[in-house]
Amino acid sequence: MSGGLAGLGRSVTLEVVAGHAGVSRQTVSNALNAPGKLRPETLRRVQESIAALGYRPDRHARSLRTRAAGALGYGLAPGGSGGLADRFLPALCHATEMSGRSLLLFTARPSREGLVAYDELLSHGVVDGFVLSHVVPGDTRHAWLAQRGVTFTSVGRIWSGEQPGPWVDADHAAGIEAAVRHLHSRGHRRIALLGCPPGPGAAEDRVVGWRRACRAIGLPDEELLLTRAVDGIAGGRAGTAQLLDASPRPTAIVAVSDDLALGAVHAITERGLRPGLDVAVSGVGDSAVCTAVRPALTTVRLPIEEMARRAVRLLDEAAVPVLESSAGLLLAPELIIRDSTPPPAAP
Amino acid sequence: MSGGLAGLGRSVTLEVVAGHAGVSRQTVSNALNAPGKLRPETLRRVQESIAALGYRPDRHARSLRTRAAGALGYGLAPGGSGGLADRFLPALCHATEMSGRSLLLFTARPSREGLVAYDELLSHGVVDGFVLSHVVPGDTRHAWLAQRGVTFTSVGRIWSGEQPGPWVDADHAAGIEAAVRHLHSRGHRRIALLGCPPGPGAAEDRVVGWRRACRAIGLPDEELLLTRAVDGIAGGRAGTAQLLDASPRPTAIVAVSDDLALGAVHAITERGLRPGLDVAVSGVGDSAVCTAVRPALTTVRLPIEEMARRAVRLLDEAAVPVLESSAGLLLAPELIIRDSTPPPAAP
DNA sequence: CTGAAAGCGCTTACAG
DNA sequence: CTGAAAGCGCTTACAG
Repeated sequence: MSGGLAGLGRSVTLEVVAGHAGVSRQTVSNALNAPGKLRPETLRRVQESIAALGYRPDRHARSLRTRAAGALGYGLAPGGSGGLADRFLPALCHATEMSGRSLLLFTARPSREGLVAYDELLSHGVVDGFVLSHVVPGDTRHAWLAQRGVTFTSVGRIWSGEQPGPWVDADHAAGIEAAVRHLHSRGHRRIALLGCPPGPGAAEDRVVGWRRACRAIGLPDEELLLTRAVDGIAGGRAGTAQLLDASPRPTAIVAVSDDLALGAVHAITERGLRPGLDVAVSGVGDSAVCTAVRPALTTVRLPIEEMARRAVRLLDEAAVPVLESSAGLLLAPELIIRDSTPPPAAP
Repeated sequence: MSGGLAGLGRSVTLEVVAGHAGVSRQTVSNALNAPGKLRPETLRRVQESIAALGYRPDRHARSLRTRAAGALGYGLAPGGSGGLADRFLPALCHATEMSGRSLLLFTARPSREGLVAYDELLSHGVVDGFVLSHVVPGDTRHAWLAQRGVTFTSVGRIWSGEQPGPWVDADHAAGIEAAVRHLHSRGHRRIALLGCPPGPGAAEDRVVGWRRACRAIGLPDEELLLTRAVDGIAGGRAGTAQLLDASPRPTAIVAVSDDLALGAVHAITERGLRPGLDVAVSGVGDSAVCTAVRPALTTVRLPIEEMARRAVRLLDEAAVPVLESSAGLLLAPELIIRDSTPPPAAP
């Protein structure tokens, strides 16, 4: 434990403020927690004293009394979160503060072993709710928390059975749909999908979006070209190699992640073709690599900041412990059009 | 405020444990905080009760009594932290937990206005120390905190005058030196530097490292080629264009950031030259783009995780408020060699 | 609308 | 080594 504030006469307490304003402690407390109970003139006098003395209620005393921590917990996977943290955390932190609480960061895997960390925080009274992200299919955290009546919101879906508790997610299918429609409007007709191995999750929802868009646009079934690859640059490269073997070759490849899209760019280049010009490419995520690579990658940008904000708002609304209610919120991603998706080259 | 734990009979208090073990509350408290004061047999009995009942001391009650929050604060810039967060935060979080505290995230700019957030946290008693990062030259936070006797560590230096408080930093000069030596060992002799506009800071330290390495290696002064550009892909592209106009052309470009290096790759390509083969390139940061681009970028990887660990350790050691002591720790970066720095092409 | 009082759960001198 | 007591700073019924 550290030394804390060693400085000059530290604690300005309720008592001190009361003395300064010439009222009782109770009145000062009311000025803070129930201003309506005070006569306007008294209220003003107390507020002046508070300001003059720079009084801040001690959070621990308050929490001890009210039995509310006033803090939200967010579990970070030990290894890092794969680039998401950089947009998500500042937004989550800000949203939490706007709702009048603190954000406590802690280390916990999303897997079952991670639950002990959630349990600890709860039983020490350090937090009174959680924001969950990096949800894995079949995540056990939601049921565990809901069963204990703990407030929480999920950023991302479980993708299996009933999902306990409120959640926010990006409309992944709609994002891919936007990419397909964009390519179609640019004149592309053979729009292949570079997906991930089948299984419940956001990646599969993107495959659904592609199917839906192709059908809506009226692309004949024979044109539907789909390859699945393990997410990553290497996977994208291998998957694209297969797609490029098809004849006629697709003129556009819609990848379900930026890394897959990047792999596609490399595979296209290795064939002696020009990414963008000969084969258009789009990704998902709007990661830093999109603008680093040439041609700059068209991508589906997920509404990460908005998801963070909504997650906290849902938490506020779910003041009543949510046992069965399952309010979901689907947020539209945004298509960021860059150089990798021009009109197709004349044959 | 949220509902908190609504579940079954929540609070297992000291009192309950004492009753279960057949001792007084004081004894249970001692079992936790001063086990040496108990007879071994009593200690064991109490510990069994604690385990059986799943007792966890209420943090707020404890903090109220001990006047120590048991938490560290880390201020996040509202806009995001430019890719650093993804490696730094998990490491910082883990290190904080290992030292027995919690990590509180909050929103605050590194500038002077940000100080109110630090002040708030302190006066509410929410944290008893801070870890500072994203230090800007002439950062006011250090002096402000030191003056108040607040415990803190800085990740990164102020680069101006005396720096109050302990700090950790990467040895930026040494990192660039390693890059230059590596290129030299591969046969390069015209090793240009792509730096940032002059001014105190890590970027300038990298320029120093380049100079030092060139001198140590014995490169003649006429070979020293230096251009300065605003950090970013566009800046790197413009700066490299200048470097490539020199004759004879440099065979290698050492950039002081990955983004500058990336810009260099683009500029080289636009000249019809092959990055890596015709002109070698290295960066700093080991960001995601390094492996996304072809050729994969050789880069100086900063010891972010180690810096986080050390920062917390320094904080532990600085139990006594540091007013004038200024213990600095310089950590060696690691050169990651990839495809962008092969031997020079035969002329 | 205000004042005196109890109590949240813990730690820490202080006697035994 | 243990037990009874005070008190950290706050909130919240409860009388006036």
